[in-house]
Amino acid sequence: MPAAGFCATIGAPRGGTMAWTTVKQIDSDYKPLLDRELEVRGWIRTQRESKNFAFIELNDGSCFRNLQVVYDTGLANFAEVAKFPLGTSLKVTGTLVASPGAGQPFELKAASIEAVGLSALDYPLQKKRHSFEFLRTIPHLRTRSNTFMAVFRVRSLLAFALHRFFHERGFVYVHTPIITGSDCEGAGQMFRVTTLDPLHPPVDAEGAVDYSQDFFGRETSLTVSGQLNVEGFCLAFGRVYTFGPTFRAENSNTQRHASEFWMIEPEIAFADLGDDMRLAEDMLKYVIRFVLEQAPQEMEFFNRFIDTGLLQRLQLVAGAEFERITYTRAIELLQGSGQKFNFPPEWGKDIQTEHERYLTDQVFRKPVFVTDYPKDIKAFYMRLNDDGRTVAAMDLLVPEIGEIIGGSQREERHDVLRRRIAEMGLKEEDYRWYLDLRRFGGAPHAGFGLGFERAVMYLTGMENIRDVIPYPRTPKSAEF
RNA sequence: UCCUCAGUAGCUCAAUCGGCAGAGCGGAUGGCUGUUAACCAUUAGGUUGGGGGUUCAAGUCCCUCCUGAGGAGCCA
Repeated sequence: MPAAGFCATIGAPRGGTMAWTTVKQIDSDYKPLLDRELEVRGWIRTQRESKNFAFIELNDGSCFRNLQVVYDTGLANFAEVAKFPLGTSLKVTGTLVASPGAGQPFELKAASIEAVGLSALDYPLQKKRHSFEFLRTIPHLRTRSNTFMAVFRVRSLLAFALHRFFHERGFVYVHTPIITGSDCEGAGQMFRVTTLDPLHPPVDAEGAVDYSQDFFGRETSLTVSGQLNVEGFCLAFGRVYTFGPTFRAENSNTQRHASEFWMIEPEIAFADLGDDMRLAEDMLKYVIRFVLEQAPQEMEFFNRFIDTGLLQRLQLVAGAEFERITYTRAIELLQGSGQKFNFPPEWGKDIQTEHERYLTDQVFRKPVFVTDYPKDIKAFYMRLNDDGRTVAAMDLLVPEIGEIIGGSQREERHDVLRRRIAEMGLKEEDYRWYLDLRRFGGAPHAGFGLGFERAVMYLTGMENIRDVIPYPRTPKSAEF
């Protein structure tokens, strides 16, 4: 645990308009507050009592650190307070004093302790480590545990850092739609959005469901990506990004997939794939530094209890040049590795998880961009390279997590894009508006998608995406 | 969706070849003059995930369903 004063420091200490003091205010500079009368409000994390005195670890959410409250039989309600169950919310007044104990520099010597809301005796969080699996069954309460308080503060800071990064560089934040009428966004199975009666939907002459009678007068779904929409804004504002929820109805059961997740998708005009990669690299380094600086207590906690190499790895990455390697070279490297793979690497085939792992964990040990994939395994909108067989795509692979970013330079040539749409067996009329962007002053442009949760995982060392989303949605699981 | 493993007290787990269902933590009660997941003592707590089967006997073996985890595919 770092010394006092290292609670997340962004912004003013919370509590400026409050009638009481926050732990964060105390922690950020406790010395001027010594011997002062304070009121704090928060929840009992743990309690240790003896015959004549007792200790409460109080957490008020403003700060990772708990405030140790000391009280003794001088309190009229001493016996009652000593029986307050874990989780009880409290109002405490007292004097801030230097702590004689070793675990904390200061503590609050209580003059009065009042329960705001008593906790029931079956409060599920105990004074011991719980499995993440169990905590997933109580997402509404796991926020009161060290790990999840740290995860969700880092998640919040990371979102802020991303916004700040883009705004410092003149990007415009665009809210692309969540309900979409196009089923052609390219990526994956979509969730249908409808108000039709599931048992008796209207049918057309051929007996098919008649979506013209649906709420929007057509078939609609939840978005799987804001990219195509944001391109329209890119070719007006120049530098834009989206940051919002996306939905995939894929039956994926892994540590890295969720049915609802957040994505950041920047898009830059008059830019090529190299610009795109530089942006991605700058962005990741920026947010890593930001979070290390703003959440030292949380990051120290992760480094100690979740992933021992975390801080060292992040500091290294924040300073290192990311590796860049073409797909073709990656395949050669994999083929020449002498490594046994379940799927032999072969040009024209996708790079498998085991291949990614080898590249990031064995060969480079840092983030690596893989570029210029065969056109047949990538999306229609990616710009065709001069060789006619690869496209200007890039994936950023990071150790432990795998793919964290996928991006490309977009095909800006109207005729080439039309041909690619036809080649991929797509219907041109579905993409008329998208093709318009190439007819009316098109320009080379590029962008990428960063999986927000994967970034949180990368920054915290957490291994399961379900543990970095407040209320995770995965196949067969949407209880809360 | 496929493969593998798992499900026993509130939590974390044990239970030998199929033979009396247990421990630690947490809870309750009592003790303890500075604790740090405090400590010491006493105590309550079970339809062994659901259903079916084999057997004198099933937590244990078989079938099936449900749930979870890990891996794969798909991707971010």
